[in-house]
Amino acid sequence: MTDSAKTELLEMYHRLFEHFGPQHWWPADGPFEVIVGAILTQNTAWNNVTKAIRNLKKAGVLSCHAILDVPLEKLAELVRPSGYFNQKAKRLKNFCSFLAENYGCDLKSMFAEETGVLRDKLLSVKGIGPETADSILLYAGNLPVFVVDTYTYRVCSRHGLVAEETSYDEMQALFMNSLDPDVKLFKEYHALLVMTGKNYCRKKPRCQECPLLGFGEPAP
DNA sequence: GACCAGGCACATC
DNA sequence: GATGTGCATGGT
Repeated sequence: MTDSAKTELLEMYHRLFEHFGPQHWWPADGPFEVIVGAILTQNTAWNNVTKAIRNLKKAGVLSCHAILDVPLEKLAELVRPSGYFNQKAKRLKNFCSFLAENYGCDLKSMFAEETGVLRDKLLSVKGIGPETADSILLYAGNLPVFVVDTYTYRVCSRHGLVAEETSYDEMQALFMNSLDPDVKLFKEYHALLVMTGKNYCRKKPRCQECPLLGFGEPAP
């Protein structure tokens, strides 16, 4: 990791923070709700997720035990507004089975695991990939793990910080090797990148017409 | 009506 | 290992 990359990432953070201000992420009521949201928001607008979570709350199905007890079809119906509802109902049950079998449905004991070990275990749950696992670790577990998502790619490639074909792990390493392992910073930075990424084209990450918001230089 | 949204698993080559 | 495809609702 070069010093210039470190400086650049820190500078980008400060400019984004000045522009957008604090984002107060993750919007959820407690760590279990964060995890449910992390699964439900996969490739889905957050607005739809809030509807699904509201349904779960109203039905009293927002706990490990309740999700395990409710029939799959009923669970799918409750999370319908978040899209991919059949898959996501299974994924919620997969995670809760994992939590029940390994930690007696207790998030505190789950997060007591060594971070790297827990990450691998989460990744072994069907329906939890790198971004979902890292969102769980950072936003539910308050562990210093940087979350990479589609917007991280979009913004970083827009600004010529990485090649478009950069892998998730490489992208994550770029941030984690450049920044202090600061949970607050990691949360804020990820949230700010999402805000920024929404202003950039999806199909043309290096589009010259996208706003630069006063930082960095566009890729040549 | 087309396009997009805070991914992931699985099939196939 | 890379590439393609299914999953699905709701907002713009």
